[in-house]
Amino acid sequence: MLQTAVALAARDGIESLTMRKLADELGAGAMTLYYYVPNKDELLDGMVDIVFSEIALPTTDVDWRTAMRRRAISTREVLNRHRWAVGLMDSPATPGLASLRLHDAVLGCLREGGFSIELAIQAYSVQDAYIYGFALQEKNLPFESAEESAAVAEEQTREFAELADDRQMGALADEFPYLAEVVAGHVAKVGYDFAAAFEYGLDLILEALEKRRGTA
Amino acid sequence: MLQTAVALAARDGIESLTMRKLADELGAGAMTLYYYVPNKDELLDGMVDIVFSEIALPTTDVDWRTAMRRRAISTREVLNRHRWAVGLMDSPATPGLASLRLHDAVLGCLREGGFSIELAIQAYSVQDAYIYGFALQEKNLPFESAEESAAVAEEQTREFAELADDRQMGALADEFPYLAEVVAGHVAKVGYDFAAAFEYGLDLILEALEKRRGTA
DNA sequence: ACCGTACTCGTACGTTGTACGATGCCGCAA
DNA sequence: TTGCGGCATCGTACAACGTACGAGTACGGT
Repeated sequence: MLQTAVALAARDGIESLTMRKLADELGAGAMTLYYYVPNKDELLDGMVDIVFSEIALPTTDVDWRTAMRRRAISTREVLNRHRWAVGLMDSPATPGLASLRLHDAVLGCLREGGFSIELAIQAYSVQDAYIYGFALQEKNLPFESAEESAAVAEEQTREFAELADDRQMGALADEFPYLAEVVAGHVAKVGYDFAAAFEYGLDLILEALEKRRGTA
Repeated sequence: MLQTAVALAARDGIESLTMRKLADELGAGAMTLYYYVPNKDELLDGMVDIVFSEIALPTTDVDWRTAMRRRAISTREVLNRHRWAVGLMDSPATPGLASLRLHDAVLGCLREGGFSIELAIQAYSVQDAYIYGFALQEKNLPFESAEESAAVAEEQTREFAELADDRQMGALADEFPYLAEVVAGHVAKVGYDFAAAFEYGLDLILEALEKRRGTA
């Protein structure tokens, strides 16, 4: 049932995931669901834990940095596959089993990697904030794959220009010169590789953490 | 009207912000709202832009690092004041005026600070991912002020132990030793200062960015 | 006196989550 | 065989939601 719900969310979007639709998909009456789940929120919780279970656990057979790097990249992949889950992964109330397992593994990886408890918490916090924040940015992107990126970028640029016209603010560049510089001069030309951008920031953070390992 | 909507969201939570309730609060009929706003989503967009307008714009009279530091801290404050807005700030469709202004100011601050276009984009992305990700973590916290933190932490610990009992997994420490170490050994004892944790990670990122400024 | 425009709202419809109670099903004791 | 208690299913109903539709009021200009 949870699996079906996740599949439905992936297919039609989370906002159109309805108790009735899910029941239909399962060939059951709508109320049948409530025998297995007390309410829709708990259903969401269950779905979230499935997402957690898809994230690759960090292993201890490599150094902490590559382990953390892998799980970060895995997390981004999974969150990109289930964009609806971004923003629901952090309800501290009644965390699922997969969630607990992952948290424990990450913490273990950091502790065994030589971080003190305090530093491990900080390191975890920084990484997760970055990962989830990045996923949040990607969440509402108007495209799914990297290939569509360029096409959409062009359209964005055109809409941006129209916006400027709408407001009769004359040249867009006058009001928001730096924004114009980026939109017209760079993004539209080069496109944007989110995976690369993610790893750039990730490595930046991991390197900075490595330097703090041992202190405090 | 937007102001009232924001106030209502702050008071009763965003999920209970209803067209009818908002209209009542304004002493108007429900349908009156639709004269000023085409639908609820656009109302949300308007509310989000109000939130953007509360973020302090970075200035160019100080070095880029302190300017970015200030706007990051301001953003966290604002996002903490309007937790409902986290997760809605990044709809790239029809950004509001305040949003454009902020983006332009940040970009300008980085460009004038000596970042190339490519690096400025990366730097912006890393910072915002971290800021919004951190805000996301704070969003569903069961308490508002730092004072409640300690009390809730105790309760969390107790619930955690109960959870372990529920699942008959014997000692929690057996299954999730590192998690137990953190929950029992550190958080419950020291509590957790989110503002300090935020600034720790923020400075870590800013320092790493400074070192990359100039390259590429 | 007339009209266009700005604004307000009562009613109504479709969709949602879910409370309630009636079913059918099945293994087991009398 | 009969009955009974749990497990599992679902039809109906209701309140709350977003909002389409169209009628209402007020008013400034002609």
